[in-house]
Amino acid sequence: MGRHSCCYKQKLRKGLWSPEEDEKLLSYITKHGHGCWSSVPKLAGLQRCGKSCRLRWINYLRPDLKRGAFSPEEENSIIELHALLGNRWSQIAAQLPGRTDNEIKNLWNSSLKKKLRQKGIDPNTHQPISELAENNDKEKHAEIEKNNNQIPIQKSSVGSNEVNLFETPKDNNCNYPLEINSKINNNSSCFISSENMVGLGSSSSSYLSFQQVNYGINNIALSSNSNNNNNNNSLCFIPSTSGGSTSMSELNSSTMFHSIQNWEFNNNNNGSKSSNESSSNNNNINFNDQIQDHNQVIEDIKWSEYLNTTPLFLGNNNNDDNTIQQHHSTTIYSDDEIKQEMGFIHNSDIYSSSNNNKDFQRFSLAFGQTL
DNA sequence: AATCTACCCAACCGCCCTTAT
DNA sequence: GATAAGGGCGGTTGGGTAGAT
Repeated sequence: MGRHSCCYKQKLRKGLWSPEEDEKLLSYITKHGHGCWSSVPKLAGLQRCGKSCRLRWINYLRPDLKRGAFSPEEENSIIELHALLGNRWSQIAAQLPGRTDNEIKNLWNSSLKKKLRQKGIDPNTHQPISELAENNDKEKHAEIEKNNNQIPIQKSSVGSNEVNLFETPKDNNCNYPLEINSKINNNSSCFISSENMVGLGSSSSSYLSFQQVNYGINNIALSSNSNNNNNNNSLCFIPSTSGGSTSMSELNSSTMFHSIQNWEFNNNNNGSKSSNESSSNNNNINFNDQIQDHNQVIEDIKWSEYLNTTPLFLGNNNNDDNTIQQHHSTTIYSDDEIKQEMGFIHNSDIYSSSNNNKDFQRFSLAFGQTL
């Protein structure tokens, strides 16, 4: 659609607001409410577009704004929320009464990013910065940032659940979706919000499907490249600490994390898996059996076909789920014991403040030898 | 004192989503 | 269903300013 029609109108003021303009806008909205923003400037006697008035009200004139410097508690909240939500400033602002998304965004870009870097934490991934990453490769960081800011390219359904599909980043110089080795070496992470989880009947029993992690899945395929000559490349995920929410910044290289043990496809027709469905289902194909040579896999796998036809569910050995878990146990390894095995991830294994509060759950898929 | 630099932050831009027609 | 408009959001810009040289 492009620009608003009001923006084309001539003789509209731009730039900083004068006290007189503020007074006019404040007075008008206090008396009448804003109603339709496009009509506000005319009714309030302002030479501004409605959009500009709205922004001025929301970011500056609104009476419930807190103003002033952010407290350390607020800064910590923003850091934690950013680890959970990424650059979703409006959602972060919603958790901080009296603060605007613009204000938080500015704070993040001008101050918090720097503070995190000084602490050796990558502000994009909220992971410790490896030496290699620190030795810079701006392009890779830009790519990570871009990936973290990915937006869904389409909606799809898995079972009865609508999910977002993310486009796999493409490397123009390569047939593979992504040049992964750099990411491995960077120990970078891929974050996936719970909104992309596939609910399976209850909010506490959800599985991350292949479709939501196609970006990661492609990475894994490439990370299996034996050219790395490294058997430690794994897809890992960071488990919760005991109870409560876990700040990404609390996680460090000594963090225990689960290694992925088995690939497994669920080939049932509707793409969903009920919570009481036995995982000994013959439709399940052990992907390990298909992998003879990782290099060959890289050449042969047509991931897009799987994306279209085959949801992959990642599960765990959570005791609450006694059906699927029996056959897909995961094991906690220390970071020097990571094995090149793959498997399922269950949402109870991710850190979250509450199983019923999906907005605050987030997966962290990490690629590399250590975190 | 003058100039430069880095930083902050208010505001704008461009796009997306929703709603109305 | 197509189109237009409003509202919302995240990225970016550019003016102001504090601190350094």
